[in-house]
Amino acid sequence: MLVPPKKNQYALRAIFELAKHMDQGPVKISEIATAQSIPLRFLEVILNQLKASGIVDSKRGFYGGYFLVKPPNQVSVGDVMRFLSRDLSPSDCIACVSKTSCPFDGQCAFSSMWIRVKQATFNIYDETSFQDLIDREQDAGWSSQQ
Amino acid sequence: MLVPPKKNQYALRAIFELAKHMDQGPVKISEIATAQSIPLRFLEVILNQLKASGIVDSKRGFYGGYFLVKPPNQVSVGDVMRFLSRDLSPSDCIACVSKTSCPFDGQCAFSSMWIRVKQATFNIYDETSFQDLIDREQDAGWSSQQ
DNA sequence: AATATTCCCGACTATTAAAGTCGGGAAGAA
DNA sequence: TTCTTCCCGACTTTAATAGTCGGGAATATT
Repeated sequence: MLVPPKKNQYALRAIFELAKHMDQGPVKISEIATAQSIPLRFLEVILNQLKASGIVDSKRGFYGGYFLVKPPNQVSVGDVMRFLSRDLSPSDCIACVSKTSCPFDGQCAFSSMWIRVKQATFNIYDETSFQDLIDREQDAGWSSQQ
Repeated sequence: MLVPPKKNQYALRAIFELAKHMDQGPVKISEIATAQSIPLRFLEVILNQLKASGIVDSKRGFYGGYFLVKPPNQVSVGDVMRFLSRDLSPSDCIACVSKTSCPFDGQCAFSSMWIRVKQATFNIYDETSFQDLIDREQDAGWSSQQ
């Protein structure tokens, strides 16, 4: 309950992996898939979609792969999550906001609470950059210091 | 994405309805279903489950129905949400907390962020009592002032 | 030019959880 | 004893997520 879809988690982990390889040239999908234990063909779909966000870009051919467009401190988890929910109906993003999700069409006692929950969530997403994530991994000693 | 399941929303709305009828004797499932636009047979299942939480209780027969055990200011949204996720695996409640949901078994850069999101969410749930919800409905003029 | 490598694209299938239904049984009141 | 209401288990349906597949298009190497 309330856990982000696996697709979103895969997207975040893939971008995190790209962030760790910033300025080292394109990273192949297969490398990312291995490093982050993501099903290869599924990751293809995900990364390909993410290009439309302007967060990542790609290059084909021998030395091809994916790479981050902006430095990791200028990309936040919020950017990714917002993009992945771009063409969802409002009622899939927040409860009690439309007739389909609420019999009172948002004029209900709960709506302000749902809005606050969403805001609190995105506050955290927005203040978490991929550089922050790299730093946390370092600080915790989890990075396999390649 | 990230919207609580309809079942949970139904549960909250049903309890909200009970809260509004506090000290007026048991409320029939059919009344609740009508007032809150919840499928009747589904609501039967939900309310019946909720009895195990100690939040509601019921009485059968002619003047039977459901009622709140404690006054609305002593029951929070958090109580309900927590109960409804009681027998979910940890990985269904939060991302990156076990091997099944995270290849690094929680030792990953994202885990602290997911934990913070969950905490922020439940902070809001916990500080929202059903009396608060009644008051909000009143203040907004949405209650059908019976 | 030929080949190898990599991303690209659309369509497809599989799996799972959520949502909702149903028939009949038990308690309680009139 | 009848009516009303909750109770219980099993069942079906629906929809979203997750994941796969075959082949095509760039790009670089030889």
